[in-house]
Amino acid sequence: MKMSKMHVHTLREVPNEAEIPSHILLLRAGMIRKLVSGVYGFMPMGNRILKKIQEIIREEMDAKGGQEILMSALQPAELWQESGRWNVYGPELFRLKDRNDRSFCLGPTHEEIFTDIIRNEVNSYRQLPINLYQIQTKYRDEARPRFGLMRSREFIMKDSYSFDQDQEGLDRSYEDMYHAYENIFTRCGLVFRAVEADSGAIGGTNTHEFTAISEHGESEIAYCGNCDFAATTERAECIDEIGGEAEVLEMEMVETPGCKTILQVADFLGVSTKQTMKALLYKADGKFVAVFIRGDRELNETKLVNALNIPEHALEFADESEMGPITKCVAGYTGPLGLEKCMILVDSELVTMKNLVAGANKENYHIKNLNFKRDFDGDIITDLKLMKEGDACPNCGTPVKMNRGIEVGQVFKLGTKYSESMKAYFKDENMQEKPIVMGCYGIGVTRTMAAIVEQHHDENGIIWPIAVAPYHVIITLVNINDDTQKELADSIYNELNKMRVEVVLDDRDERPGVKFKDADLLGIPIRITVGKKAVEGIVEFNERSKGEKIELKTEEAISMSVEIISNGKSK
RNA sequence: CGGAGUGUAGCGCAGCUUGGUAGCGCAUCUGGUUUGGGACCAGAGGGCCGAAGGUUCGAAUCCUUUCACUCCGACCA
Repeated sequence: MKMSKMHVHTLREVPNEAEIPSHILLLRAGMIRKLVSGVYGFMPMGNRILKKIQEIIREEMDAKGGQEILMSALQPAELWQESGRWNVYGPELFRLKDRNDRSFCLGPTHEEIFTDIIRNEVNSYRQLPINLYQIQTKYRDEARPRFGLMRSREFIMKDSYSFDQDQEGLDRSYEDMYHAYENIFTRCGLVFRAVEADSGAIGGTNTHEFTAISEHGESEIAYCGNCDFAATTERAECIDEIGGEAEVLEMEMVETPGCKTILQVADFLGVSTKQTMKALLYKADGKFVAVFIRGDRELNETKLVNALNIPEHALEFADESEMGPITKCVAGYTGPLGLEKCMILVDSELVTMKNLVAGANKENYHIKNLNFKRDFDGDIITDLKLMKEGDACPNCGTPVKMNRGIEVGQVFKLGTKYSESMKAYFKDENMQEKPIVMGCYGIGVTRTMAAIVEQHHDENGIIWPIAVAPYHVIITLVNINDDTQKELADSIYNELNKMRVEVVLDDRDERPGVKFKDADLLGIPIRITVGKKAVEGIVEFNERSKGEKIELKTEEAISMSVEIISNGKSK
């Protein structure tokens, strides 16, 4: 491709709307264009990258026996009503009506559609297992679209669904997909971790998220440097610190004037914040709930929702003015003693702690030397903490580390959730009718593109890994009016094209500086500069990921390009 | 949905406090000079100043309403 003919419009300045590197650089490089908030289009260069990523995904999915299909984005409400999600999914689902007032939605995910296809076409165990996938546009009406491709309302996703006879089959399918995902993200050049995750709204029992490490990621993960433990913080099970052998003291009410926060109380009484417990007040499905955890801890709302077995949106902060009169709690001084008409949850860590300090449910008073069972109890006692840096790894006890990351893929074991609600059954070899056991597996294709840029850029622009680069080589023709240079550049261009190298020739009537800046911004991995030394058949060879420029004979530059590209592809 | 901010040419911005009919840089087009890290000279085109209403002789500027966009939070794969 000749640059003079290509539709690429780069920007010199940072667009006002963009904040993080992937968003800024993709816009500046003219690879994406925004239509409205959270909706982007892909320009020629950007589209090529998307296709590269998709090709990698296809190869790895096919290698595991996946079969590609393509389903509609427009979905009838009936299927969602059948699965029960029409009423559960909430405002994130784009809903619309046709001219006859029938309800539809734009698919945010495709469990219903795939289950529907399979139940109509699969009757026998002989037809299983099946693994179907598609690469298709998804719609989610995000509360807050953000960071360009990172969280958008329209995005491209690879979603696949496995259908097995039994749990064992599902385990195999899951394992296959897990390995496929490792291959895919590795080939895309991402540094990532597969972490245990919470199963969230889609439902299911077992799930891993593939998280590309990035400071601009929206999820937080905890991992162990010593063993293979890695989990999202919302999922990570915490090891309780043991309270020690201190002598159990008599309970005592003490005046703590104006001490509303844990820090103030601990300070005032001269104890560690670890010696205190705090109350968090919620309304769960309309009922009041008090949660007690150690004063220095943070509550993990995902664990709370799971412990209460309620949908996530049914949990809200309690209004203290409303709650106070009913449960007898006092804002800033809430403790476990004397609470009424209120469910009490206690974090398991408090069980072994000795002589705790808590609010007295009386203005300006706290209670010292509270001990679990002797003085207070809970309706539910379980792990409700948010893991923090330095906590013990649940597998081996080593202090854990934390990272932020971008969730680029997720694998789920769905089990029979959808096959039962939607009646997707098969007959086994004993003529027994059984629900198909399902798994689902997603990759955010457009988000992966953003994640790659987050991990591969410098102050001058993007640095595409060979495997996903829109082109592999850019020939920078320094002076288009110099016939020697022009002829040499043309011949290299033709030669590389003949060898099926994806090459772009920058033959624009621009000054060299402009061409260099654009080449850097666009992130083409290899640059061959044809300048004054063209008369001697010498060109300059430069890898985008490295700084140095070397002078090479034309043939050497070509063969080195080919070598670097084939190395890059096989990685 | 709460909090903050911004809407003026394709992009980045000034003008608004103190109303007088819109400007700068980049980009675009024409001509010329230039050609190894975002050139220079001369000229040109492009905006009912987010929208609606109001105040006024007169509104980008003041007032009201509304819409959009961005950030923080809530929520979410």
